[in-house]
Amino acid sequence: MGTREQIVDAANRLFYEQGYEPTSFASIAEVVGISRGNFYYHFRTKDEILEAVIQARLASTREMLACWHEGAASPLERVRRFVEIVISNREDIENYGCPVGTLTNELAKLDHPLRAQAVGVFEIFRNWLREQFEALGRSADADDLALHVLTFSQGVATLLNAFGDRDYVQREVNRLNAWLTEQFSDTSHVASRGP
Amino acid sequence: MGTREQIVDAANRLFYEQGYEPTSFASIAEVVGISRGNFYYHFRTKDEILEAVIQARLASTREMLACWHEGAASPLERVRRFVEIVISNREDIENYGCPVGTLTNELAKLDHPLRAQAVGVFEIFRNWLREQFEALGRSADADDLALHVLTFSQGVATLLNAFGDRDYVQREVNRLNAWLTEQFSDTSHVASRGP
DNA sequence: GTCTATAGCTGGATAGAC
DNA sequence: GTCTATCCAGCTATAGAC
Repeated sequence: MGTREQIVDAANRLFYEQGYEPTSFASIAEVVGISRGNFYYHFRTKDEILEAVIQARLASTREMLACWHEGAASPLERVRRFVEIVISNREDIENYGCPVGTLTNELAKLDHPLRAQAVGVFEIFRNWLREQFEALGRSADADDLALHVLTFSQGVATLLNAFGDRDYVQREVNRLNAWLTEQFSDTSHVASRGP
Repeated sequence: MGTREQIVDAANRLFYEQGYEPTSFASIAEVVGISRGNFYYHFRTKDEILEAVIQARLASTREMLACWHEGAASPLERVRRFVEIVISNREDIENYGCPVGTLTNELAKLDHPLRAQAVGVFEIFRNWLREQFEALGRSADADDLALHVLTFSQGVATLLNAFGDRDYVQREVNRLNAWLTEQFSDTSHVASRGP
């Protein structure tokens, strides 16, 4: 892996774990194992690193969703798979929150020019969810349903980060799965209630 | 208003708008109109200001909820009033997100010792909501319902901050109000659908 | 209580040797 | 491409005059 790629990888992780502003060149350089000066051969400013990190996240998100298309059978199962993210990524979310929501908010507070690009990751999820609901025959309110599922994921991520309560997460996942079942009269999945 | 109180007020606002880490003593001093040096008569460290800010938020939250008890008639109306916060605070949320969720997450990423105290604001809302649901006869799952309403508020706040879409907020508020109606067979409120 | 002055450090960013 | 050395601005925090 090239140095530039290593820098983007390390920055991606550190921006998530510590936040963009508190992450210094020194800490990224330490992880990668290069000197601070060497940075400026690959990136001229800190913002350029952020832009590369966002581009990497956009690409990996698209890739992940494309993978799901090959893996999961029906649109409804794909949506359920998205819902399960809060469980499969439980530990990271407990410690650092959602990578998408926390970055967009930090950039909002900083009034950062790359804020809109960071929101792009949300838009990828939103459009992908909308497509699933359209495939389920709900073209009229597909975007509304997509935003509702995103609302769930952001709410759960924030409260999991605050309280660290796994049972709560499972209850909310069950609740949303029950809602999905209700919306589409799906009998292939039975949401188990209670912890 | 005393200088110390003015400092806490200004810090409270700036920590919300810019975040804790990016807010410098200089910017707080500029707002209050005092010199940087004068700070250290009132607070020894930046963390001490944060602690005072959190204490102030705990107090003002308790005060607000106490006010609602006098104002709103029924427990259900009080819950609906909480739900409406995302509308009445729309502009701030659009620009800076939820003051509670964004601070707890920032402190989580910083691994800050005051993280638990900041979560205390969430706990006040959680306990208060739980009490309302208990008063509505749902003592068995009152805490679960309380967390669900909190999940809604955090999800909506994060996505309103990202997308800035007011119609989306109204749709989600309508959806949660319909859910409340369904839960308690309430006929005093009719959720209007659509924009 | 409030000020000025300043210490001591760390941040992002640059210059130039190799 | 990578390094060391360095600049300068900004930060938290302190000392001491008023």
